[in-house]
Amino acid sequence: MNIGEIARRAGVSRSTVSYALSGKRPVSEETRRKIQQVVDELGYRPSASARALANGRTSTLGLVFPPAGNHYTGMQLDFIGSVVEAAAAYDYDVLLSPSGVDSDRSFQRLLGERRVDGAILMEIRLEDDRVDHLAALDFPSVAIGRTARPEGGWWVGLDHTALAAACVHHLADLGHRRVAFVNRPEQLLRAGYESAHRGLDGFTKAAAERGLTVRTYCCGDDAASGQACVERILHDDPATTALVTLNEAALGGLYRGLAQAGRHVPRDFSVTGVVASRWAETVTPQLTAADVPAEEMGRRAVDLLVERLDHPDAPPRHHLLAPPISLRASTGPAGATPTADAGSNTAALTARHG
Amino acid sequence: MNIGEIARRAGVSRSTVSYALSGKRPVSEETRRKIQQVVDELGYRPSASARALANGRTSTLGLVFPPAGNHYTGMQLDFIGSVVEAAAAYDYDVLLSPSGVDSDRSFQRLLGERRVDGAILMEIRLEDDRVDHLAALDFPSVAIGRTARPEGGWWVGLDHTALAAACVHHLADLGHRRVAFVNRPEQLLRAGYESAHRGLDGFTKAAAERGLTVRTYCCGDDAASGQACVERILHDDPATTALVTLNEAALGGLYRGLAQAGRHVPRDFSVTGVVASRWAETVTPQLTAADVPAEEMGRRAVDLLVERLDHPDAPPRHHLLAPPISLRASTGPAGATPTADAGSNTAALTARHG
DNA sequence: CCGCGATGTCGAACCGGTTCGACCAAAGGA
DNA sequence: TCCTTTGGTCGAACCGGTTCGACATCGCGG
Repeated sequence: MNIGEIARRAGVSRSTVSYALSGKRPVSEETRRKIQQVVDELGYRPSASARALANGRTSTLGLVFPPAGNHYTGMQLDFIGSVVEAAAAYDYDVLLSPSGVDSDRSFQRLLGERRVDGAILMEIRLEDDRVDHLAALDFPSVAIGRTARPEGGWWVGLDHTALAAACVHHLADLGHRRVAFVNRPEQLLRAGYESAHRGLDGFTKAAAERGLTVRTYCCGDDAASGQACVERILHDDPATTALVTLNEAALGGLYRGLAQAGRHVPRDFSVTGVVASRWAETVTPQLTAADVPAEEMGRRAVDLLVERLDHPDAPPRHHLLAPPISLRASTGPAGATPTADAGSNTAALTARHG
Repeated sequence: MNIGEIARRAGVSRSTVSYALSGKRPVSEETRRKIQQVVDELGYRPSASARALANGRTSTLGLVFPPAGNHYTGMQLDFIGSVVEAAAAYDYDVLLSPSGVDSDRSFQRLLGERRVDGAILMEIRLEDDRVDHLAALDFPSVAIGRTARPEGGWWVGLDHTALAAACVHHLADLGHRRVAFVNRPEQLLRAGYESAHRGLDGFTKAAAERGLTVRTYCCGDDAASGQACVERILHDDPATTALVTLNEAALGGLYRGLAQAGRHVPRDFSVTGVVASRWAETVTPQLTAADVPAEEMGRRAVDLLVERLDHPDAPPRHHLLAPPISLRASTGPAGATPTADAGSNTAALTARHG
């Protein structure tokens, strides 16, 4: 079932078969039909390895994401799915590689052994040796996120600074004065994850601008941590009336913590943040949030990477996305006190939606 | 940077380099050191394509899952992650392939072009042409789930029948008499998805056994559908006091629908089902459910596949998992009427946890 | 002292494609 | 009529590894 066998049965040479199938040189109609018939009969498909070896391209993209020691978030799932589908549309396969850093065995396999034509990097850190390494090698890649110095690179990112700031302004506009920030886990912040840093940054600056009293917290990527985090928040400052979170996986726990503390959302306490819409819609009341457009990011990353592969000398391109806040039902005007009657607040909220 | 270059610089033949690196024939200590030095100096790594072509193995596993038209579930995410990690431990890469059926272009690429050594199939249907096709070809693969005739195959599955039945018995033991079943979307049921069918089956039989009055529903994989589904349930039979769900993605919507209908969980209404623990813990009250052991399934699937690859003549093996129900906080005794005082129920629930 | 096996190395073939240069026949132009 | 295109096909080289058989060298036992 190799090309030689096809050639033999069709009574032509191997090169003719190759040309008939690729169309890179003219082949007579008669010969082409004969070859096609044999191919169909035997269900022949050229070996990917042999083809990759011969023309130096694997038709495979690498998708590099950190190992799951830290749980995956829902956003990553949507993202992976859209990358795979977008790649399939360009006739590329997707190889998954669980690599946090440059020196990972898995990363070395991708690059050193030339298993992929290009790579998409997830979970970018401000100082990211993977990005630096690939840039130094001029290896075609697209980062999902920006390092500290994104100039001249290929990436698609979310403007976490602006998004977190938008959340702050939304809350400040509603009259909240004491606001908490729930970040990703501390280890990720320390590792320099972009979203954690820029989000914190945007939050802090915007809060200062609006003269808010704030506290910031790191929180594990699970419901139990979210619940514990709310307890800490309300213990540290019981007068807190709102929070902003980047932590999708903790969201359910945050809600639970608030409920157990007797704070009703959004009457007594407002919650907002940066979360993919499908997760924002899962909680009750639905979360008013900047919707992370995971599918779009995946699609765009693939588009960019394919463009870079097709035009090796194309100038660097990027997309910085800043989706607007979707008003749902988890934020409302700051009440006088948590125990005050909040009927008017609810009315205002309803009006805003109408 | 190919093996010939290494050979030249080390002053030996290409085959000697190959043997020095693979250790498949003795090489003198001196020669080995010289070669290793050159390799380290140049950072040489053998090309995966060339190696794959030469020895007929790609060191890559295919992970076949249906395209995301229907949203991915959280369980799939955990699953993908664990497969990738387990495969990495065996020095295999993972290639993602979004294929619903046999004839998908993507599926043909994997198989026909021999991009992978073996495959793991997700989202099995009772009649699954992918499974049949691979079995006919004797292509090394492991299915996540059982077809209608799983005998003689390699698979790791969840005993959905038993799990759904366990949910029914749990509710019946608590005194519930009118119970609804919330299945995956109708299109998946019609397509013959195993979990949807076996789960429905187990539910129906167990309910009959216990003499329960039941209704079964299909529900889209998102929160809005879940909410709508609860509305239908309570409209069709307002006396319903519990539901069993297989639909992880709809869970948040189910809770919201119940809350909006004024049913308090677990006082007025019990919810249980088959859901991965991290999602069961996200909702409030936390869901009493049979925890889908997604990570374990992924790991075991890889173990099985690697075993099959290493021992082509090994007899078929499988794992049928049936995790116990984890008691959390979403089920309680059926009250006399939804409006009756339920203090004693809550007490009983608390006691049970203690 | 000779023959033998073990050790170390090499050249060549092979895996299954792609592609280049050459060749031949038929068609078109001067 | 002869020369040049053009269309169609072939053989051979190449991509970068692995592996087989052969061969030289050495130490050893008989």
